[in-house]
Amino acid sequence: MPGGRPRAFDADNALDRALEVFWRHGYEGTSLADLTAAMGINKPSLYAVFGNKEQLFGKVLARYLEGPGAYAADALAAPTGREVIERLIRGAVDLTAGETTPHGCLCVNSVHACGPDAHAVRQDAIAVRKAGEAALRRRLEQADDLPSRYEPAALAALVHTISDGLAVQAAAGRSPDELRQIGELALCALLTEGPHHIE
Amino acid sequence: MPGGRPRAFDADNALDRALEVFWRHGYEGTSLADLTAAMGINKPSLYAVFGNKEQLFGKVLARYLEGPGAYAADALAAPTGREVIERLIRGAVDLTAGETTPHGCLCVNSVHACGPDAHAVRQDAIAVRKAGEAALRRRLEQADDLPSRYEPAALAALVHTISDGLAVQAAAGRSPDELRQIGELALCALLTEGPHHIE
DNA sequence: TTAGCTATGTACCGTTCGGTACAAAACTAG
DNA sequence: CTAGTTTTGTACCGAACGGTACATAGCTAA
Repeated sequence: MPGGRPRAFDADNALDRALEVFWRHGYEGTSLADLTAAMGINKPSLYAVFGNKEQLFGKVLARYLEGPGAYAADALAAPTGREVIERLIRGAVDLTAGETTPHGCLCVNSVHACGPDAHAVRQDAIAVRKAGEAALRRRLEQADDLPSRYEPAALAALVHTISDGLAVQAAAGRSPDELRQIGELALCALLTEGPHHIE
Repeated sequence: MPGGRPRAFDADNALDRALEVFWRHGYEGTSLADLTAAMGINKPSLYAVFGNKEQLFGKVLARYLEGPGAYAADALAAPTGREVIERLIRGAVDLTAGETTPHGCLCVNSVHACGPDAHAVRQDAIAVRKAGEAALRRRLEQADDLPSRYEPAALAALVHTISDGLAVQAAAGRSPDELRQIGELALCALLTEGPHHIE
């Protein structure tokens, strides 16, 4: 029934290419010319399939969360609170310092896209971040193995903050090895029990 | 001897206006029109006094470091290692969540300016960051009051990372109060001694 | 083959970008 | 007043931006 000329590219594959470019160069640093070149299509095709640049970024962000960023949601399924946090921090290191992927985190990058056209994109990224932290807080509320000095909400915010810091460090060019050391040290600081009373 | 028409604006004041705009909207998110409007001058005056956009940003970055960012260098003069770190973290919170200043950190923002024209600016920001962390490391090497699990270089990197995370949180709209709580909790995690052996 | 549909490639739109040429304006030195 | 110097305002430059009109190519259904 539909007929018509068949599409000459794979939409999912093109979306992955767009993800790569947005991740590496940021929302505002990526032009439509960059996108079409990387995706191997022309502008009319891009608009027909993905909408405008802003809408395309929305789809890229969703794909980022269910692809490279899926470690975060997966980590919440770990059996103990400590393991949840360990997997989050180590996952952040692996994601942001990956050898084959751009350094840094697409979501953290997007928070810093402050141009006049990027307002909606920024709000999207912030919403995603809020939702992620809320999920972590709910998970930590059900853990009983964490150092007693922590309130779940505050600990979730701190873990989120450290994860953000790792993304910045990666974006600033810190080597994967160094980043891994920082992550491990952060875990050590986070998960060490406070001083026991002697005797 | 020189003569000539007198300048109709104060260069230092104009630089502060430029700092405000760059801080709030980022390097790439700020246009020359934004700058001239905020500084109250026209483009030829801007170019005559500050050079092009990239050179202007360099001067803005220097002013940022010796103005709002001076807390970081000052903190190194604190008497103990713990106080150095406390002042750094609390200073980062105050800087990035200031009521009268833009949220976030100009230097962290600039690391995420990934457009084609922003390469030099990004390298400037990274150089500043490296120098700051090196100074912190040297200071921590001379402290003897820090938890024994820390190597100075690793601790300096972790403090830097947490400071970056706070800047991201501020840029993402976290309230000053929440940010303060996160900072205090980070200090608690960083500076708490490891478990003592019981008896 | 033909009609109808969708995707493709090209060529273009108006706007905004960073940057500059140029003349009028405002000062100092003589 | 005049000559020389520097800043100011305006008007403009070529390039790149996001986005689109339009004709053609390539398919399906009859």
